[in-house]
Amino acid sequence: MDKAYNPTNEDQIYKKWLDSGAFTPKVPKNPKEAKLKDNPYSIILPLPNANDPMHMGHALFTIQDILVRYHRMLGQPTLWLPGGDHAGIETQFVFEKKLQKEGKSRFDFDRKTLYKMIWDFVEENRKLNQFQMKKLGFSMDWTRYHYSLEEPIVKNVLATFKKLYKDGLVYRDEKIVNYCTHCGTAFSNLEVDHKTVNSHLWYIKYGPLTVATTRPETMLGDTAIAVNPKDKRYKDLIGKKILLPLVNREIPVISEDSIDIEFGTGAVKVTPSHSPEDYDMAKKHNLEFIRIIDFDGRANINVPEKYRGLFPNQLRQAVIDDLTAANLIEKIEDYTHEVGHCYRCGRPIEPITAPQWYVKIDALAKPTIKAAQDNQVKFFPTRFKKSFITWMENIRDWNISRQIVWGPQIPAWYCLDCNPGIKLNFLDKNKQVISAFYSELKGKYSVEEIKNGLQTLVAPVTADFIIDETDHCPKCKSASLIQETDTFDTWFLSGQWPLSTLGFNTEDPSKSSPDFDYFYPTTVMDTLWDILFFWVARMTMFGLYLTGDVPFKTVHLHSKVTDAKGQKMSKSKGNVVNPLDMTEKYGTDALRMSLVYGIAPASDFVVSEDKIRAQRNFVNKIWNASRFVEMLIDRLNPSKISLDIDKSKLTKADKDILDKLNKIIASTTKNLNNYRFGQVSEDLYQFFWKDFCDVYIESAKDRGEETIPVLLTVLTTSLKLLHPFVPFVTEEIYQYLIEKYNFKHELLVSSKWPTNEF
RNA sequence: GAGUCUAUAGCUCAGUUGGUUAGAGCGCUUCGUUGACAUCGAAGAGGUCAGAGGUUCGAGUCCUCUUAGACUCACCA
Repeated sequence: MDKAYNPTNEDQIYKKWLDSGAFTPKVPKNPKEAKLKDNPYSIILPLPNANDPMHMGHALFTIQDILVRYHRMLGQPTLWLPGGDHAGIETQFVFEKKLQKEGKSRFDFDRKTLYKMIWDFVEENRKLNQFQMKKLGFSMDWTRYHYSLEEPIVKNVLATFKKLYKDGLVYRDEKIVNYCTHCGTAFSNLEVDHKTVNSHLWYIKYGPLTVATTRPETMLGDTAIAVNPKDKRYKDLIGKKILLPLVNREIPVISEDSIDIEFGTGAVKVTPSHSPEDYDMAKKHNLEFIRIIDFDGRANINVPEKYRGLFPNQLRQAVIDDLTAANLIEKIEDYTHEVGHCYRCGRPIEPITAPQWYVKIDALAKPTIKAAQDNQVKFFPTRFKKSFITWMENIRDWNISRQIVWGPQIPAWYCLDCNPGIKLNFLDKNKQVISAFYSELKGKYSVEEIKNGLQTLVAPVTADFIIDETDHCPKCKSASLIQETDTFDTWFLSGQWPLSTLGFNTEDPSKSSPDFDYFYPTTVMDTLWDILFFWVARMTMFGLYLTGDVPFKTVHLHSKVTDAKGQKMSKSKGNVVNPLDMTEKYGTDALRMSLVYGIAPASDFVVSEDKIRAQRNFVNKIWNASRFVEMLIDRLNPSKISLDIDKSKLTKADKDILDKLNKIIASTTKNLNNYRFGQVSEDLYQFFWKDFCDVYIESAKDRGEETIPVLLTVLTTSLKLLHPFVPFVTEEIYQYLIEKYNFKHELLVSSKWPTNEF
C-alpha cells in the first residue's frame, strides 16, 4: 500500500459498483405482495436542472447516498432514482441571457425554432451533470434515469391535466397575475420576492376629494374611488360620480369596509386591472376593468395618446408632471413599502389582469393537509410540519400557465374561426413580427403561415377551447385550430415526478409499471427546505390526487451550504465553490465527509477548504491505519489469518476496543435511522481515530499474533460503518484486504451492515 | 403584518428524551516522532454556554421576558 491515500482509483471503483449491479434493484414478479415482505427502500432524487453544472447544493445529495448505501447494506432492495429537469423558466432565462450576448432576443425566433435551440443547449449540459454526480460517488440507478421532457413523462403529465379538467379542477380566468414584463410571463405568488422599496405617497386631488397612492401612473386605469362608510368626511359622496383627472372619465365613489380611515386621506383610488386588492373590490362592486399596461410592459392601451408606449416609470413621471402642472398634487410624503419583484430577473412585478389557466386547489389541498397532520408524511426536522400545514391552509388556486416556450404546451386548442378575438404574435414569411387579432389577419395570412411563425397567442378568457386534439372544430368544422402557446409551470410537471419516473399511468393506473407497485410510496424525500412549498407540496397533492397515496413517507429537509460569510452561494455573487474542484484536490471522500460532519439538521453551514482538508486527513488516517495493520501482520507472519475472535484469550485492550465497537455500531445504526448524520460522522471519526488508532493500534504494537483477529475485525467493521460516508477509500481498502488475505469475495457496497455481536 | 430559526473556546460549529470536571476541527503554546500516518503523536492555554427571571434535587438543554441577527410567508392604498 502507498504511504498516503491517493484517490486515483475512484473511477475504477465506481465502475466496479456499476458492473456489479448493486445500484439496480430487481423488482420481483409479484411486486405488490413482495413489497410487504421485502420492505424496499427508495429515494427519488430532487431532479437537478439539466442545464446547471454542479454546485455545493448538489453535493449535498451525499445525504441521500448515505441513506441508500446504509439501507442497501441492511439488505433492503434499494432504489435511488436520478433525473434531470428541463427547468422551464430557469433555463429559458439562462438561454435568453446567452442570446442577449449574441445580440439576439427571443423575439427574433418563432417558438418552434426557439424550442429547438434551447433543447440543444440543454443537451450539451445534461451529460455533464450526470458525469458529475458519478464523480461524487452517488449510488444512483442510472438504468432508471429520467429526463423531464421524455415523451412518456410528458404524455403522462398531459394526461393528468386532462383528468383535472374532466374532474372540473381546471379553469381559465382573467385575474390579476404577477406578470414580469421583462420575462414575458406570469408567475405564481411563490415566484415573487417582496423587497422593501423607499418610495413616496402622492396625494392627488380628485375633484372634491384627495387620494393617496404609491402608484400615481395607474390612475389612468382607475374605475372608482373607495371610502370607508364610517368615514364622516366622505359619507355624502358615496354613490356619486367624480371626474378622473387627466382622462376626464367619470368614476363612482364606492363604500368599502376594508378601507383604513386613518391611512392617507381615507380615500383610495381603485385600479382593478393593476392592483390585487382593487381587483377584489372591483369583483365585489362590479366595477369596470381598464388595463393600461400591456404585456410588453408599456402603456399601450386605454390611455390618452400622449402616454402611449411609455414604460411604467416613464408614465409615472409624465403623469406627475401633468398633475403638477394642473396643480392637482396636494403633497408628497416619503413612504416605504414592500414591492413584488421577479425572482428570476429581479425587476418589479407588474400586477396585470390576464387570462391564465388555473387549478382549483381546495380539492387537492385538503387531503394533503390531512396527510401531514396524520403523519402519513412525516417531517424531519419536525418543525417544518407546522409551516407546511399553515402554507397549505392558505393556499390559493394555482396558476399553472407560463408564457414561455421552454416546456410542454398546455394541450388545449382554439378554433380561430370561432374565436376571432384571439391575438396572435408571429413571424411572417419575411421574418417580420406581426401582432394582431385573428379577425384582422384572416384572409391576409394563411393559418399555416401563422402557425409556422407563431410566437405567442393570447386568447380572450371567453374563448372556447378543446382539450382533446382533433382535426376539426366540433362546432363549426373549421380546420383552423391552433394550440394554446402557454406552457406548464415547471412545478406542474415536476410535481408529478415520483409518479412519472416510477411508471405510474395516469390514464389507466392498472397499467402502471411494476416499479410503481414495488417502490411507491417512496421512503424518503430529501431536499432543501426552500422548495418545500414549490415542490414537496405539489408532489404530495398530485400523489394523493392520482393514487390516493402519499409520494413519500418522510420528508427530510437538509441544510443550505453557504460561503464563509454565511451568504448563499450563487453565480451572481461569484462565491460558488465548485465541488468538483474540491474532489480533485482532496478526493471525493474528503468532500463528502466535510458536508455532513458535525452538521445540525437543517441549519445552514459553511463549507470551507479548511474543513475539507481536515477530512482529507481523516481519510488518510483510515488508509494508514489499514496500512499499519497490513505491515504488522506481515511482520508477525502468522500461520493463519482469520477474523475469528477467541473470546477466552482477550486482553483488557481487546475487550475495551470491542466494547467500543459494539457501542459505535449501535449508535451509528440508531442515529442513521434518525437522520442524525452530523452526529454519526463525528462519532465514527472519534472512534476510529482516537479509540482505534491512538489507543488500540498503539497497544497492538507490542503484541503477538493473537491481536490480529481483533485488529482485522475492528478494521473491517469500521470500514463498513464508514462506507456510506467515505465509500471510495473504504471500498479500496476492503478489496485490498480481501485479495491479500483471501477472505470471502464481496464488494463493500453490497456487504452486510454490522450488528453489535462482538 | 404573521411565523420560524439562531446566539456555546480566537474562528467555524457539534452537544436527541434536562444528569457526573461543556466537546470537535482549524488556529495558538510546549514537547516528541530516523518503521503506519510531517496528511503524525503527547500535553496545554482558552468558554460565568447573549442578558434577566422562573420550573427542578439538578438547566447549555424546559418556560417567560429582553437584546442582537438570519430567514420564510404575506394583495393593504
